[in-house]
Amino acid sequence: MNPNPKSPTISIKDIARMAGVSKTTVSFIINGKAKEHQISTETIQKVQSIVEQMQFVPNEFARGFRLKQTKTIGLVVGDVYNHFLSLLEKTIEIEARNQGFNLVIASSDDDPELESRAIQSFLSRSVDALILVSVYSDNKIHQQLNTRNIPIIYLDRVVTGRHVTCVTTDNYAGAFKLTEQFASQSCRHIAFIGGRPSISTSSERFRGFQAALEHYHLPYSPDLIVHGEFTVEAGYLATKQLFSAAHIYPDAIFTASYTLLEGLFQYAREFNLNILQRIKLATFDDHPLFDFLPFKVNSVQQNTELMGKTAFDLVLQAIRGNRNLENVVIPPKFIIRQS
Amino acid sequence: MNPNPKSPTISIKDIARMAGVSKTTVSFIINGKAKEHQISTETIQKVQSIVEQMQFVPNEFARGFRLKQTKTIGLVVGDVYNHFLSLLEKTIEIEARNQGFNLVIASSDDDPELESRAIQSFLSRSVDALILVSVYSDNKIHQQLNTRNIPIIYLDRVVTGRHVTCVTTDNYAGAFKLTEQFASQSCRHIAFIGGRPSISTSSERFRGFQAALEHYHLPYSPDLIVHGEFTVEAGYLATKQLFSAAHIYPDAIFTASYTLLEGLFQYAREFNLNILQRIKLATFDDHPLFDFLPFKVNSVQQNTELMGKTAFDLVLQAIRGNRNLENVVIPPKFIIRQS
DNA sequence: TTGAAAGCGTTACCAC
DNA sequence: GTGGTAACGCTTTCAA
Repeated sequence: MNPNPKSPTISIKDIARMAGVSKTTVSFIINGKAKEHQISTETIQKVQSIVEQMQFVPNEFARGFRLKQTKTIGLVVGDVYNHFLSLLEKTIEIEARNQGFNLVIASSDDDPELESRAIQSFLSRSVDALILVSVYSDNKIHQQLNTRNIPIIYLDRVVTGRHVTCVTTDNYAGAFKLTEQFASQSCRHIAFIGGRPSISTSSERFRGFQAALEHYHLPYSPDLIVHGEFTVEAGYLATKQLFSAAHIYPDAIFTASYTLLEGLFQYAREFNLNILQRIKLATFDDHPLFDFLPFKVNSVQQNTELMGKTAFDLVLQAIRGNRNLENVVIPPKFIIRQS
Repeated sequence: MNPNPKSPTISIKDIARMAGVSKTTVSFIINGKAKEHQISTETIQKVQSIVEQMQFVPNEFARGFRLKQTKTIGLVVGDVYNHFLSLLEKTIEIEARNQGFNLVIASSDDDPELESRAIQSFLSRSVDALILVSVYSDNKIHQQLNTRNIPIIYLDRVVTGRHVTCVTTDNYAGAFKLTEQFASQSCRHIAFIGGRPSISTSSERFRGFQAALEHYHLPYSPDLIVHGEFTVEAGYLATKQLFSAAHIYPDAIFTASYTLLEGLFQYAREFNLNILQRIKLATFDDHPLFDFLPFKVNSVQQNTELMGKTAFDLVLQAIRGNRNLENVVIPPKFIIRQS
């Protein structure tokens, strides 16, 4: 780093002056419109050699300003503490980069206020589109903030409203299948630990869970249903509640996210680790380390690659003006570690 | 989303016209320079009510263009697959947001080419500063790319060069301590699985490891040292090599990152899970699930919060013109699960 | 085949 | 106290 912070940045104007041609000409050449404007080969050569020599890189920022597109998209996620969201974010970032976009991120911790602020910040910086793992269940706030009508794609969680586009995992099916698995293991008292009920990933998973109970004629005990947040702490507290307040002792527990399961583990370690030996476990979200735990956890692994790619693909289409995009539901993968 | 993508965005000019005052005046009021320029209360009121009513939000993008600062910083990390880097990224993002900055990210997968491209992309979009978890061991390439002399803070890994500023964990001490722990457990044949040797986090950890061996008069067997990449695959292969090629059977293994340890686990599962019962394990990077594994892993947890905050703090200082920043070395936390 | 000029939305300098 | 005007670096339209 030079101790002297100032440093002259060269521009098209400079190149033009050095080459003895106009800014327009240089601009044409740089943007590959030389042929189109039938610019002479020698001019092209001359300009290009100077560009080369000066290591000139056009100021994308100024260009974006002029073109009203920043080649940047904004992503708001809940919390990358969950491995699933890390991977999702990474996929999107790679996809974006491959298409010449930059990704700017914000984590909301599922706080509506933080989410709104992040969106506002992105919008005021003119991102070309937004991908939201939103904590809101409808798009009212987003419509209100989004005065410039920038494309929004909802990811992971369903958000209702007119003309919304969502990319989600088939949460209902995933939860059904996992619960079904419990049924086939002759479990009868299955507990459910969910996240915030207003979020579709929680409610849909609960719906799938309930449907499976019903289908297999298993008892439904409100005592064994706990809802909270999608956090480790909430998972801990929910487990505590399950084992202190419930009249029935569960023989299986379904957690609606990785974080909730980790919370359950924490409680188990602290108070009574061997509950985990007796109780069957299933969860949404997978983690590589599950393979090495002493208790077998069945899980639903969301297809982060496909989700990320699909979402970005829709973003691209939306940017190109196509606003009639269909929702996409992506099938998850089941990882059965005990059957 | 409105089916009609166009939507007029209002500007200071419009506000000025509506209020019957000049753009200058509006600008002053919006930027809180009303008092400074002694603008009359009624003008302020009038302008403010229109701003309110129109929900006018100044175009940060245009402002950034004019001011030559985007209030955006770029972060390049290796791979958020490692929980540690996820957390680091999150801390930085939050810190950035609190200070009114946006964070744009790219993952390089420790590919020099990808890293260079990401940096170039960020630079051409005029980020105000860069935070790099770089795969390069000196800053030559960065200096070359960084023609505008934008502040760069190196994170996690030491990069050499003139006037570089690095924020790192005390890798030497961490590795020494972990190895020391092995010594106190009467291990004698300690294996080391490292990442890319040119990266300081690998070499420093190796140095600490070696120093501890020496200090405790433990044998050093080249057979038990394997270097590769900081990836799960590399960890897998390294473990394989350890157990197929080595003449000595290790009684302890030190992995230089979470990913390497996961690779070791994979190998163990595939071929001979019970090696893990007999062999003591220690690793850099912690993961919450380590607490629930059947084999006890000692670990060094890097202080992501402090690292992220420190790095961002230095960024802020650098942006303000202070280019004489000291390197910061942050002590890690030891998590001893078996002693 | 090349160039001049206007304009994007904002800020800053200098008049009035 | 308020307003005109130029400028940031780029693209684009139109003219030559």
